[in-house]
Amino acid sequence: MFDRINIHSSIPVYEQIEYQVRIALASGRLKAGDRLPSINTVTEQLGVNANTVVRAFQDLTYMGIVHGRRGMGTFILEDAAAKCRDAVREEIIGRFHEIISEAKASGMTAKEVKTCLDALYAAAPDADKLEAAVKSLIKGK
Amino acid sequence: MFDRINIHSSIPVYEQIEYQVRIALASGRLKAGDRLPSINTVTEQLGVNANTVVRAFQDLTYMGIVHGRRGMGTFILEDAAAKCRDAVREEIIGRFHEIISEAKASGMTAKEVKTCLDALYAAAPDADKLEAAVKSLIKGK
Amino acid sequence: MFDRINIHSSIPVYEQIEYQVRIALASGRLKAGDRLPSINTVTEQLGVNANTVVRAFQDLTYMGIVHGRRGMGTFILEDAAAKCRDAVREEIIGRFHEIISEAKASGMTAKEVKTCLDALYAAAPDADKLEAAVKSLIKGK
Amino acid sequence: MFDRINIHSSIPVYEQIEYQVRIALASGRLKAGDRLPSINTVTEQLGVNANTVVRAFQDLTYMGIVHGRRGMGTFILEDAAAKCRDAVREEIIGRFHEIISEAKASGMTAKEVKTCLDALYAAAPDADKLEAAVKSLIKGK
DNA sequence: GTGGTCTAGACCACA
DNA sequence: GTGGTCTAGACCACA
Repeated sequence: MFDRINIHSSIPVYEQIEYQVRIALASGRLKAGDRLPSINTVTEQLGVNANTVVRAFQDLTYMGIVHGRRGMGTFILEDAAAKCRDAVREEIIGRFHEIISEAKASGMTAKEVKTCLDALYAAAPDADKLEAAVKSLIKGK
Repeated sequence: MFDRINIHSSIPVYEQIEYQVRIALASGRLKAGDRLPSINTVTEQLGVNANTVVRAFQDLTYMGIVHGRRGMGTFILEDAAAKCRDAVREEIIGRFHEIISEAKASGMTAKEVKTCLDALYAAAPDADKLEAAVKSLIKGK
Repeated sequence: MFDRINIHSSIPVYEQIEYQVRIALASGRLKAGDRLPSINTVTEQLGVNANTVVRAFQDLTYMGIVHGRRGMGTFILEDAAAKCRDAVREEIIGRFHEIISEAKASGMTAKEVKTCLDALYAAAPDADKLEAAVKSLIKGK
Repeated sequence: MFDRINIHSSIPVYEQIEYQVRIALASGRLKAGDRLPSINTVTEQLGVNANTVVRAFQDLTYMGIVHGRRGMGTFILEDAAAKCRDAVREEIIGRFHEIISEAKASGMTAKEVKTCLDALYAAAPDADKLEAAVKSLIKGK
């Protein structure tokens, strides 16, 4: 679940953890009653300090998305998915907008942006294809 | 030049300033010999502390992109555009990839992502159209 | 490590800090993986503001010499020594040249400069001898 | 007289100007009654703002080394040389000491420092020889 | 006015 | 405790 987390980003790790849980909820990969991986598991998987994971789970608790049960784990609450779906989608659209605007500001033409998006979209699940697509986009400008 | 800067983002303000200068260089809006707006000007325009702007300009200096002259201003160096163009493009493509991957992970179908990108791309320069497009994308899912 | 730093020099304190770290690397006193003294420690030791030390460590980060880890400390990178050795040596030779030229310009004869260098070189590790050597050089001209 | 001034040094330009005048006095190239080059001349020669030169000449006035006569120029005072000789020599020796200490701290052996000083000292007046000497010192370590 | 250094001090992310 | 970002404000060098 935490594949996309980047320890070196300027976005705080705990924020990234929260976001990934919310994305998983929006997609249906997580649903009410599911148990999150334990703090220890996440800690080891990400190579960060336990406090960082604790902080993320606490925030999710404050958001009404999860609920910790001492000695048992952290569980998804009933209406968590509903809370996440719209919000996550809105955030993603906002970021799409932001980056398209930057792409244009950086001098990419409409055609280039389109080509780029198409290539990336098609290649997204396939790392090798992606590598090739990106390379050709950069060099072949 | 600093329209897109967001004081409340978790991305440091100085990093955003640097990025906007590099985007402007990649697009040709800034070129060798140009003077950046003074630290005071940027400070007032963004409502941040002067030190934050100083830090951004210093970083750009380390990158070999600008050069500050006491009493005169901060100027774009000779080969700054060359340094920026590919790097900025690569960063943008990287972020496109990241967010498309998140969009899929959040449960948006291929069709939805496409529609979203098309709508946003078309609407990007027009705030009102954008507002409408985003609304319809969120509600009409 | 920071014995030679002079708060009242017109050379910025942060630059002096950077230089001392690079000298220590060139000499082998610091090596890849070593931890620098913490920002707090250096701050207290030098009696300067923490921001000044932060600035020095940031610059060293830009140079690819160290790497800060939140909560853990600031560490020497793998190829830091290689980066420093030649550069530091070149800088020192440059300064030797500069000052020898000034010594001559100020009217010191070849013999005096030689004597001075010999005395200083021999006395360098011994503060008392040095004091005496310098005094005799100045008065006995 | 102002050959050795470096606009990009972190040592203030006005301080460098003052120092060069004092060196010239210590060496006898300037003596009581001599007229300094005009502020305009120095300004053009160095490519700096007139205020910077003014500041240097003012400082020299406060030190009792020169005396400006409106419309006539700036002149060396009677006992200026006496004031400079010891002070300049002491400063130079101090800097010799400083840099020898740094050379040792950076890992240069006694032999290397000696060789370096000898080569530089011999080559100082000859730019080409110097170039060669420095190169061989750096590479041939 | 314009860039640059520094202090004092707050608050945050991470261990 | 340790690194990192930011504010408010002083003072300096240079034009």
